[in-house]
Amino acid sequence: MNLRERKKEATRQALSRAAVDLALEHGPENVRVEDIAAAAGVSPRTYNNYFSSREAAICAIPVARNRELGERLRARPPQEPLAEACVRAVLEHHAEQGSPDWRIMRMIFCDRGLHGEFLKSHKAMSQPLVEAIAERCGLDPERDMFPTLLAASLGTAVRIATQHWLEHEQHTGRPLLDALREGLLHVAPVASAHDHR
Amino acid sequence: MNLRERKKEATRQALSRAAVDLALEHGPENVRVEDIAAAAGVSPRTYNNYFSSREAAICAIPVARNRELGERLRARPPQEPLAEACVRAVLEHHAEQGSPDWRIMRMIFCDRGLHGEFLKSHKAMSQPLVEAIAERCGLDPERDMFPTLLAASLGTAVRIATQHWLEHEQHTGRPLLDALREGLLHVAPVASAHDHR
DNA sequence: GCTTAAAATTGCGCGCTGCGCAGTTTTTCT
DNA sequence: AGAAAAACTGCGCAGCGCGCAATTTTAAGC
Repeated sequence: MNLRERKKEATRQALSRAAVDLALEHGPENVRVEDIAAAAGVSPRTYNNYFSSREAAICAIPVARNRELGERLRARPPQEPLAEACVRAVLEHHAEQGSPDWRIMRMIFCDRGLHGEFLKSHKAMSQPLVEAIAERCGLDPERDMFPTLLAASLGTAVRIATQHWLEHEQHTGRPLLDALREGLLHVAPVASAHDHR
Repeated sequence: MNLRERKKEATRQALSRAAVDLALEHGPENVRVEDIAAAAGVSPRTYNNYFSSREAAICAIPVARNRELGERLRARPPQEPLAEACVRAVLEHHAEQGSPDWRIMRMIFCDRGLHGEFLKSHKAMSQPLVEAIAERCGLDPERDMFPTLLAASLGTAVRIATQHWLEHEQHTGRPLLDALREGLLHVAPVASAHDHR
């Protein structure tokens, strides 16, 4: 990796980190591009060379995390049924996320603008998982919609479970992971269709 | 309904209609709120009393359409299995949409900003369907995430199938409804879980 | 019908955003 | 070292979202 590319990635990280920190501290609405750029040590103009909107910088971190899901599915034993492999991969992924990540997700889910930006990146976010599913099933995602649909369904389960937990279950003391498991088990049958084992 | 409320609804309709027409004609990026307001015979300031963003006005029409899905599910015979009722309700709904509606959906799916706004309204869009599902199953959506999750899964199936069709199948001559049916059948098993018949 | 309160529309103004452009600085390649 | 490529920056502009206060339209009471 070039020095140029490393630097580019570094400023990208610095920008999204700064954006997240400032948003967590002052609330997403009270953060201007100028502040983020200053905190990351670059000019406001440079900020817009990396992110086209204020929300995009904040969402960049969780989006990047979700792009690790493909690797996690590939790490599951090959003889494991597809549905089980998917559920475990997603659950493991979220179990290993620290509390700072959850604070970010909470903020994103509670702010309408951030939530929209997060959903907007769904495609880029799930692409690695789509490819991992396709490979495991021996399918071509361009010919068969199944891998894309399964990945999207898993994402939907996580999203709805998280939302439901935030709005109705959080105060009951039930762990978020329980809600996630419930949601994932509901959509698991989608995977069973192409599971010829 | 008051005269006041009727007038309010009329301008709302006029605004979203004008927004859609202008966007279809000149492309979503080449429409300013000033133009929309002028086309609807209202001041630009009034526009922002109804819609908080340019995209919201365009998406208002399909969002309103999707809010009819609840009614359509209720219209299904009660003895019909939940999964089948859901699939048929959604398929009927889309089968009856005219080509102008599909032009709108196509535009929304192709424009990143519009697509984001559309996803952002998912909650408001699926709420009636959530309630219809909950009623049919005798569940409370605030206690059980299943109705919300099923409604979201159906929405995901429609979204992915449409996207897949637009990007990979459109040119093959396969009807969109076929792709929709395929997607819906994939997620139908989600419904079977709570189908005690 | 006339008056009064409530609600909707409008014009004005402000801060912020996203981006094109052109000039400067930094990195890469030979 | 020197030239080419890429990234950063300052400037400026058009557009947006919205608060505020004034005006017009609608609903309600007598």
